[in-house]
Amino acid sequence: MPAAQATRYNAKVTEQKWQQEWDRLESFRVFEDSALPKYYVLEMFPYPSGRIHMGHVRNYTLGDVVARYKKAAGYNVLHPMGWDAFGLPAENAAKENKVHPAKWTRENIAAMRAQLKTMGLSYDWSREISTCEPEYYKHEQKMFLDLMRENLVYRKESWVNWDPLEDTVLANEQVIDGRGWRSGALVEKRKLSQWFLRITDYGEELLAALSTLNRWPDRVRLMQENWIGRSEGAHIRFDIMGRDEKLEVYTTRPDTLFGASFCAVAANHPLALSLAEKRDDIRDFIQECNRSGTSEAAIETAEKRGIDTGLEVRHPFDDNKILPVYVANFVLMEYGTGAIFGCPAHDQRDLDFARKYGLPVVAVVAGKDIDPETIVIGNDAYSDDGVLINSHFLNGLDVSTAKAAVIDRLEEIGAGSRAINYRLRDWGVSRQRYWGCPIPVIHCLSCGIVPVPEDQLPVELPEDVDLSGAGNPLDKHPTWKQTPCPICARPAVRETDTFDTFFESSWYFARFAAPHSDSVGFEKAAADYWLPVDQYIGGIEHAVLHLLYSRFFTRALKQCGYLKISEPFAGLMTQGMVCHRTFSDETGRWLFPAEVKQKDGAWVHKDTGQAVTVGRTEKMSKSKRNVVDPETIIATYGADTARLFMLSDSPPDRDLEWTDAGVEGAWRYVNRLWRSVFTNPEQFSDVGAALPCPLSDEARSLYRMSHRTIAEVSRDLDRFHFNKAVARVRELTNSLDSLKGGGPDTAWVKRFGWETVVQLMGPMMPHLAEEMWQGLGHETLLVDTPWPEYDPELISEESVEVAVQVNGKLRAKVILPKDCDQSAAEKQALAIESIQKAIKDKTVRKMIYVPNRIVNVVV
RNA sequence: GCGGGCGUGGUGAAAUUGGUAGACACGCUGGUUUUAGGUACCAGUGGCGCAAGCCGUGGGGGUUCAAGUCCCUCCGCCCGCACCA
Repeated sequence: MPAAQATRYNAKVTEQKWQQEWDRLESFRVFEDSALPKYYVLEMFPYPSGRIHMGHVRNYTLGDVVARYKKAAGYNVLHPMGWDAFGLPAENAAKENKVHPAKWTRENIAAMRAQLKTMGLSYDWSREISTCEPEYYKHEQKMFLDLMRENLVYRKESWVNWDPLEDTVLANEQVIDGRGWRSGALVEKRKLSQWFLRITDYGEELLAALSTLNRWPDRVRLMQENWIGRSEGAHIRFDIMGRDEKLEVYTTRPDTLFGASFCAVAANHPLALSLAEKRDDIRDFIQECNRSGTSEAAIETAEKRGIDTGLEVRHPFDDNKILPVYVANFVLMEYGTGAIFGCPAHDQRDLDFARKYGLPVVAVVAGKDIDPETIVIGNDAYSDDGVLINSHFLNGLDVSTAKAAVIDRLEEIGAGSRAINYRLRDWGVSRQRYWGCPIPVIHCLSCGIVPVPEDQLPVELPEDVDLSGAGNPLDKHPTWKQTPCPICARPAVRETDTFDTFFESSWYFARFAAPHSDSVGFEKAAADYWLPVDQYIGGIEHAVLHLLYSRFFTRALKQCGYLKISEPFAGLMTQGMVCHRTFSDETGRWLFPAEVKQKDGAWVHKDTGQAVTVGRTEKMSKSKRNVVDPETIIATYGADTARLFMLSDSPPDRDLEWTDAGVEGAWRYVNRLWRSVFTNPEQFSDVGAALPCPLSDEARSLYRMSHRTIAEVSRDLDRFHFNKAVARVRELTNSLDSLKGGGPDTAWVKRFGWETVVQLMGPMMPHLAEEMWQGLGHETLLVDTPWPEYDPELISEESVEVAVQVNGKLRAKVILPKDCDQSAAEKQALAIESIQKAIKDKTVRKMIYVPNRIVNVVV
């Protein structure tokens, strides 16, 4: 190219050129190859909302750097992309715009795919999947039938979280602060017949295996641990006076049994429900509890309330001790047995309740150094460790010994047993929605619930539905649900609920690995080759929901014989959010960043010139309008600039503030790199020329630095320290730019240095790197070029700068040969004038020498 | 309330096992080139001080020859869970 033609990089033309070239040569198409080590890198697939946002750009940039780096490093890299395509927004769009969810979704996918392609991501697009296509969900229906066979599925009439705005059920994990995770509506309790997956069967294993996930963030593992919420305690069965019935409670504090002063059951406990038939006050109370449910108001006031049922139970160790039974609003039906014994002295909730209803408060645990005679329980329960008192055979024992003693005695008399309990509850997967995967079962009046025979799969969603109004559209469909019973052939109806969309995302990683099977099930060899995912990348918001479901589902699929692994994601990286300043005008209306500009240091509205209030930096969101459209950025600066900015300043797990200045900085660097190669190509020696000998000092130092940079960047990329990798490459760039001289040694080292820069930057700025690689005279593609190796001999410095301290204070620096011996180092240090000055007339008591680092003179 | 994390220049951030605090950038200041703006290039940039030097990693205390890093304590911010018996 004529050198004078351009001094500025044309990102648009160049990026398209290389995208087409990679496409044409199928550079990222992969196949199973047992001769190569495999590496599966996956970013959490997007919901096809219609446009990509900066969070996507960050997520996919991170994944692409890993994928390209691993490919260059010699791995057979699987890097796929697809669409989490079922979900409520499509139905809402259908209601608002009179467009079918399928059409809306497919058009969104096409638009987003086109946007992603401008980013130059190294996906194997031949493996693209979309979860709303029968081609995908037919497998899921087959899996459900297999899960039924393995007894991992059951149907239960149960109290569910009902989102009144979405008209559907929510899983426990989808209720945040008593509100629907998507709609924000206050969640109500309703009783419905629902399909459940037995995730609790795997509770213990899901918990135990967390310790094996050593490439997951501790934070995520801890969140899952808390979510599973294992506790150890006991079940205790109380005899109900005058009835041939027992009341079973769960407790983690069996040691406090002698302090019990009442029992309480949840509003929806069978005992409460049966009493409600005769007692209006209990019935009203139950209804009230169900209304308030888990709402914020109920929790905030947290007033403990209850109704005395009139029933009484006998203390298992003391026939003379009779406890009243209450229905109480603070007892949860979903946890433990839905019933408790209350020990007010050692549980705050029980104490609040006891004070309100005038129940006895008996201390049975005394803290160390406290005289049991003087214990007074005021308004604070004592829940710490201590010594048992007022407790017959337990007196004098510590809490943990007492727990064991109580359980042993309960087991002896048949009144209870050791028990482990989990906070985790089974996963309700039924949703009363149209745009989801149909649950493949049929309800027959004579045969009951009948699985759809496998040869009738998939059960496809009907296209002609009425989405207006409330309720489940499939249920309202005139004909779809009518079908003969597969067993008796009499008229029957299909299940009209669809799966929770987390069902689709719980196994999509396996589908990517084995996309070729078109019947049902997996092509097992391919799945076994690629799985598990070596590096999974996505937002922290999925720390519990998606990641826990996927871990369970993988185990369930293993049990069904689909997979041989238990953990789907060997490595996990959770990226931070992309943030931006917020702007608002005088009326408090939010403004887009594109609507404001800086004038004389102040922010004003672009058109009106009116002053603009700059608010705090927050996650980019439509509601605050603090969004920057990736498409605009890529059109203006190119994908490489956007990618570089995403990687430069912050580590991946931290939040990243998008700033115009930062993008400009990245853009300037892109141009600087381009010019370094294209403005005067004659500065380089020929491709493949031999290393001239000897190198001048300056050239040799730069040659060594290039090797050192390869070592450092490789290590940084291995650890996902992308910001540091960028910094190291920029350092090398700076040194290359300031390298003077024009001899053959300089030309050779310049070529070596720039090729190193290009190769190291390849994963981060792939288009520019490919362009420069070609510009340096290479005829093969950079994406097919192995990662550069460094010479270990060359990466260590020949001499090092060592700090010289006096009494720990830095007083001088001295250049010493690397690994200089102690006496020589000390001698040189003491010879320094400023050191002598600092020592003055004091005696040197000792000297500390850390080779290549420090000499400390202690006086 | 319970559990966890974080606090380093004007800003984003670096800093192996405790061993030269602030790499690399952004911004800013001064200068050079350009018809001009932008670009590019050169120099400077933790604070105080003319300087020698002193002070500096949220505050206070401790261990150590040496502390951003370890220990104690207080303050502030963030995240997760939340009537889980």
